[in-house]
Amino acid sequence: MTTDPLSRRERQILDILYAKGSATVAEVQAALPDPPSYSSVRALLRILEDKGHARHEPQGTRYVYLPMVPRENARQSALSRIVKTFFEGSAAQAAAALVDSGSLSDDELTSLSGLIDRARKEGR
Amino acid sequence: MTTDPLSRRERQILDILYAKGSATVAEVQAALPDPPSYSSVRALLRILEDKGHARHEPQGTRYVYLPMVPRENARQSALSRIVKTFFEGSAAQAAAALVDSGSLSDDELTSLSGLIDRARKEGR
DNA sequence: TCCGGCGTGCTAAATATTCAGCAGGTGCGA
DNA sequence: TCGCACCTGCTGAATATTTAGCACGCCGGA
Repeated sequence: MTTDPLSRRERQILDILYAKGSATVAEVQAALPDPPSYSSVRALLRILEDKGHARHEPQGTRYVYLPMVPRENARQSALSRIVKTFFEGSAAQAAAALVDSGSLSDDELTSLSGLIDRARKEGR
Repeated sequence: MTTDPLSRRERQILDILYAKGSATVAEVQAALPDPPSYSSVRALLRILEDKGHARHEPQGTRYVYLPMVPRENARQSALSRIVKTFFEGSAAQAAAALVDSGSLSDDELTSLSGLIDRARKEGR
């Protein structure tokens, strides 16, 4: 199940794993707001593993933690949550808000435009 | 502060308020997954009020709850969180993912395209 | 009028979350 | 080789969250 009710810290930590791709305990701790002790972070990570949201691999002498569900999937479900909650289910409105935010460069705008043209052709 | 560490239920409820615009206790309860008792929902709503995230207005004989920070702001900060967490800070990538999701109609694609053209002119 | 349904305020208990500590083990430089 | 720094596994306790209950008031229909 990808639709879990994660706790506050669990979500924060999972977000860090997604943002960084992977992270050691120390990195997670550093990235957390109001960082708790090293032990605490490890405990939380263990819980995330139990729930099936993360896994760890040995990297040299220590562990590196990674998200279980691929970033691609997580992206889509995060987006669809936002779309449903804040944009009345309209992905178009959400896309418009991103474009309007003004943070896209000229090149980005151009390539997005191309993407749209392609989508229009395929959609037919 | 708009960047609060809301608890799981608090977030769920606030999301409902944003999705619906406003809601009575009963509506919130109905929209919650694993709905707890009426009393519990009211307690949570009271906490959200204490924290400054929601307010209530009398509507006839009962209360209607509304979010405190305007939906517009909440949208932007929700989007920017997603962009930072899942798209390496690139709003363009996020917009592309929305377009690629295939949920946009032909008309929507066209109007989005227009929006981009305008942004490109202004950005110059 | 009086009763039942439905709403509120407030509170305390059950449960979940979050946290830090202790007891090793391992590698590396002095 | 010894000691230090750093990592892990595990556990119980502090804290926050989540829950339900009780007491009361208001309104409409029988």
